[in-house]
Amino acid sequence: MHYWLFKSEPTCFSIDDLSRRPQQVTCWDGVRNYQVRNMLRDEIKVGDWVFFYHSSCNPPGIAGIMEVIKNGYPDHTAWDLHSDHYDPKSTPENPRWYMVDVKLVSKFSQVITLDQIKNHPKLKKMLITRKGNRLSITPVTVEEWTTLLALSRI
DNA sequence: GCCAACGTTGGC
DNA sequence: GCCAACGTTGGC
Repeated sequence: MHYWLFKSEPTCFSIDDLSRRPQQVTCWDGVRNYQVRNMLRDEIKVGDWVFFYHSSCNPPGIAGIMEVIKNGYPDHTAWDLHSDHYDPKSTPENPRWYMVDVKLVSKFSQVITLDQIKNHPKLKKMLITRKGNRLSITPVTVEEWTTLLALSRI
């Protein structure tokens, strides 16, 4: 059992978009970074818990919780010519990119803002607070998870 | 819209 | 395999 944080720009895909999906499920496609690909393929497993983080918006922060419901499998948008994430170097025979499926568990009544996270003694070391951190998926520790859950109920 | 950070690309 | 140039991310 592991904990993660997935970033998404809400103008692209928000937690409300997820809540409107059938079964409130989506495949987390479009990752085109090797470090993150490796996490999706090898480390992120069914039953893991995920924070849904809104980036490049005002305010950036954690909007809710998801659960992983399908282990890593090839990201088929990579071989879709019409996809924004098309990558000719990935093929069905030799897939380069992976994704998992996630399901919405809950949306927080209020976003836990990046500012709150940066100012919280137990959270200020989270990878998300580091300037220049460009990984769209990062691991979260148990302590960070429980601290954030408590904050979400305030 | 600026710009720092950093991953990727490609020439050598 | 080095490293400069380039592109992208994402907070501000």
